Amino acid sequence: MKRSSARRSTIEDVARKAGLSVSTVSLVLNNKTNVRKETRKKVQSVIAELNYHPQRSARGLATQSSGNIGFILTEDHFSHAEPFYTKIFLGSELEARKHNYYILLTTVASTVRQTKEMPRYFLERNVDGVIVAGKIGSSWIEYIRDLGLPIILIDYELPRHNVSTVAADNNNGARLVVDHLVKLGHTKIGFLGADLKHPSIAERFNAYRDAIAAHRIRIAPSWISTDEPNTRFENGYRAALRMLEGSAERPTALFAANDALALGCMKYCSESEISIPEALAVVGFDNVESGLMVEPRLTTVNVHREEMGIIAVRRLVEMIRDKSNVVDRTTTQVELVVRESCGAKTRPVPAVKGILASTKREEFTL
Amino acid sequence: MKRSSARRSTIEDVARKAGLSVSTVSLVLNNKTNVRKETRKKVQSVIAELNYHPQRSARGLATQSSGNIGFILTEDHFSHAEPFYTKIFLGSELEARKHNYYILLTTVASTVRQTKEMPRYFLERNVDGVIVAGKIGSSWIEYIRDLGLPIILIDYELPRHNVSTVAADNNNGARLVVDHLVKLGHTKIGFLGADLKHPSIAERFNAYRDAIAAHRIRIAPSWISTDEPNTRFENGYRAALRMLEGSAERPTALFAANDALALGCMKYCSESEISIPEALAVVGFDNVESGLMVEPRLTTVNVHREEMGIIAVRRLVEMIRDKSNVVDRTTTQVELVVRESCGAKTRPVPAVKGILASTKREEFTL
DNA sequence: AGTTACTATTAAAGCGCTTCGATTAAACTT
DNA sequence: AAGTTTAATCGAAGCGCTTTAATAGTAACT
Repeated sequence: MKRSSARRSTIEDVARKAGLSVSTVSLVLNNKTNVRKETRKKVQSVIAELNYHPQRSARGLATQSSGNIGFILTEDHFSHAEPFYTKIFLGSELEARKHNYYILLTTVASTVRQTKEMPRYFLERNVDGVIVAGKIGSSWIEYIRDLGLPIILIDYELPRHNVSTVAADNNNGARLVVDHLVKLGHTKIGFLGADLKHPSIAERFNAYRDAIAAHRIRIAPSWISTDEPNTRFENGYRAALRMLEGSAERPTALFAANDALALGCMKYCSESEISIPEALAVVGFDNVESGLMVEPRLTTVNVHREEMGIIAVRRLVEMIRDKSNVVDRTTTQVELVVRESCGAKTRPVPAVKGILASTKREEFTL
Repeated sequence: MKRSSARRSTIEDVARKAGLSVSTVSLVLNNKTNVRKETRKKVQSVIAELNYHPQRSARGLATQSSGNIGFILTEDHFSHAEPFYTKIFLGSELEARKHNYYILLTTVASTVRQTKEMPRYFLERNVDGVIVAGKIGSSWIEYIRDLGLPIILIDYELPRHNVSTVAADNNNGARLVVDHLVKLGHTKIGFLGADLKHPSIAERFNAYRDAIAAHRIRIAPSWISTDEPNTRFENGYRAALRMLEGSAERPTALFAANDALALGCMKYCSESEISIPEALAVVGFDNVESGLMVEPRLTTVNVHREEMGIIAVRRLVEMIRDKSNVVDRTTTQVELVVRESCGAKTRPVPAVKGILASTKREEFTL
């Protein structure tokens, strides 16, 4: 078996072969000024010839930076809301590569508060910035801030800690859903949510209420479920059970705060022979893949997940490079994806192409 | 805003404070021998006191190692067969942390052959070993080998390139499925597969055929579908359509090579009013979450995904540490998860906690 | 021609760790 | 008591880069 025989070439090899000093090669490597054009050319050609690539650790030591971005996800987010967050990660990874960063993905127990349990890379100076996706304790933010590391939140926010965030346009999404249901003739539209402490859920809920109000229709309190602790499939099932069993006046349509809840609800309905969409229209939020696999397919709101990941990295890289402290909140567009679970007559709509569909971005400086 | 004020402590700070030399501290850090017990204690206490953590880049430069493990996934695997591979990754990440490694997760286009498009970390000496999950071109293996890096494959193998692998026990899984279907009285059992070039699919198919043969029952050629290019939802739908439409003699049970195919098939059936399990029993493989969301819930074979990831990291770390070149093939256990899609009468089993609960993880209780 | 002002290049120091060979102290030989 | 081993510690070199300050070279201004 062949083990790496040829020693990997170093900056010195390049310098020697180019007949220049190591410093000059370094200048070229880092695109610094004050290098003659021909010199630069020469160096570049030698680099290509030797297939030279600067060694990360050496660079890291010299510049006191790692070239890594930490991507933190709580364990349950990753394993349960999987499809949602993996897509975000995918976007981030792609974008990070473009900027010559690596991503260290770590999952953490959502309960962790002690610094002892924080990822090692903080202590080992092995990340230059951090992206946190999903809900996380505020002590994390403080900890990371105190380390002097730039940080960005995705799909979450902590109003008191003003920190940059990237999130979907929940307001618009919820409004689109309600408008659509109203247009289909529904007047009894319920909400299937969960703990309103999660800002995204709260946003969707509030926008739902506002939209309903705008249409001047009534909501019976029993049509609203917001006391499930999570937004998982099981919670949707349970919430639906509580809301729909018994003979009380039922809603004719249900807007679920996310697809997992919606799917749980649908599962309950199919077991209880509540036919969807005839007896109950169901709409979700997130556009998760499983929404296509159930019968009927789930009407939902598409969220540009990769895009969120991409934007987060871009913002973070800016913050790292410029050491800027501009705090901003970016919202990514959403759009209604009408399928069968809401009862509209449709045929499949072509998927929206292009990861970077337009975005709104409000800025404010501290 | 507070930016990191206190300079992070270095090995020299520790040495000074302990009244020892840097070398001695390093010896303690690396658990080397020839350090007096009290000295070691002293150093350790100072380390704790200063909350000192060696800086990765410095270590990396000195030892010519990165402390990173590359985890390669083809893009379509990650975005489509998501739930499957993310769980594997999760296991790997957890285990890597225990061994003080970081994981660099990269997705690559499955078509990439050129070394130009290989992840940067190879060239930057930024990984000490590589895990590849899922199908990948053999040129990759050669490339990585030539770099002198240890490598492990998960859920794939390349017989000609003898390289260590971790895979589920596909043979046993397929046998369990067939046995179960036979026990339920089925004699017309079809196979819903895809390109047999994928070794896992091939294994499942062969084991299925052997098991059928062992029961001395017949298979009509039309009950076998192996010409779909992929094992995705759409392929399952399409394959089911081709196999089941028309009036030819139909199988009464279908074993799908994975859950995605099975779910696609179920979707087709529900649209075509072929009732499951009465008119057709369906069984999948992998135990993906969506299998719980459909109606009826999918009977499948559980694969210990986290465990596969864990084992891969363990093996890889050994290879890195010992520079050993032992090639081996680890198979992880599987077990049948009986739900409603196969027509057996069952009731839910309580969930088991803990990733390595060697097997019986099962559905949530409602 | 002399001073100034750049521009291009380089030598050398330093980043924080590991490791090898040297040194010293302690323990054992004969 | 002198010599020989062994155990514990340390000094210094080196890993491959970046960066600063110094130097040489050239053009521009008095």
